[in-house]
Amino acid sequence: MTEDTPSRSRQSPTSDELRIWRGFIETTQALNARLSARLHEESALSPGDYAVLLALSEADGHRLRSSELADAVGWERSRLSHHIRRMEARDLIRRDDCAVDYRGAEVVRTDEGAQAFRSASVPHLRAVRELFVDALTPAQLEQVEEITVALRTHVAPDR
Amino acid sequence: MTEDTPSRSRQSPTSDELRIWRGFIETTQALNARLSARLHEESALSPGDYAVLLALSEADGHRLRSSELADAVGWERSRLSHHIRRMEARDLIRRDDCAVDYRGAEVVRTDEGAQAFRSASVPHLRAVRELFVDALTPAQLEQVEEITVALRTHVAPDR
DNA sequence: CACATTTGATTGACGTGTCAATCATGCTCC
DNA sequence: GGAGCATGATTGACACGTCAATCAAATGTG
Repeated sequence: MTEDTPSRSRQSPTSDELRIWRGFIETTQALNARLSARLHEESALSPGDYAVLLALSEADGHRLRSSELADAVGWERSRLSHHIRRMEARDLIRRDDCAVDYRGAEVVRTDEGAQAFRSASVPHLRAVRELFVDALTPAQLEQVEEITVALRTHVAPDR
Repeated sequence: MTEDTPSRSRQSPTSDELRIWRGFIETTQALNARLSARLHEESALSPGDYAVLLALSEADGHRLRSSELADAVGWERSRLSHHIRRMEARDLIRRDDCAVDYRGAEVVRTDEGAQAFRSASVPHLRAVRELFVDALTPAQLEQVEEITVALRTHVAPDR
């Protein structure tokens, strides 16, 4: 791929592009893994637990319909359903029947859930700062934003 | 950093930093999900299968000791062991006893595995180009490299 | 050589994720 | 109002991942 076809018609990445790509996924996966590990050490919450509790914390009355919660965390329904069941067993959330639509349930943060989220939040945010923000210069942080926007607009539309 | 403490002593990211962070993980996760989906549609291989077959393809004689393979794909031993068992059941790889050390096994790519990797490879690389490379300008690609290097050197050392 | 320790790898238990099937309530239209 | 479809959500089966425990071969030390 050093000097192949008119460059617009190539299908595979060049070896440079591929090296950058590999570095990119490996790094993001490692970063994710490190943050999950820290979260787990410091709070006994999984990333999933944290995401659910974060969404509930930002919601009105700390409660959401299942489908709204699924949208908020960006999960499929069934994934949320499984996770919610496990979290309910640990008293982090509770499911109330929804008065306006008896098909639906409302997911409510319990006091234990609120407490767990609060104690997880500070160390987690510190970890985000240490492992992500502090690794980059302010200019690089801006570049990250532009890059993620470019990727998202390019990835999301299709499907 | 709007006007808090001497800026070096802050612990949590600012809201700008947090917004960038959220965008970053959500985007990388979405990108991963899209690529996994494409891989699965086009080849019946999971990302794990692909990683293992890629490592074996790059190895001398298309065979590696379990521990070398684990290093190559960056997995824990037990994760590899589980995955290898599933892949062996589908005839994608085979485990040979290792002549020089009877504790260890050698993981060998089967013909079916080689074939599956080859047919997966082209569409996968095309997807990488479409979803990642083509979304970014050449300058942004270089920035990605600098950023991943910065993150990796900052993340890896500690553990 | 016998014993303990280290090392390569596997196993089991359990949390997590996906997909397809299912179930129950709500809705529409005759 | 009842048949049929749409919608909100759950379930079951199975793939994947982590952790701690285990196992067997290799190595070191008296």
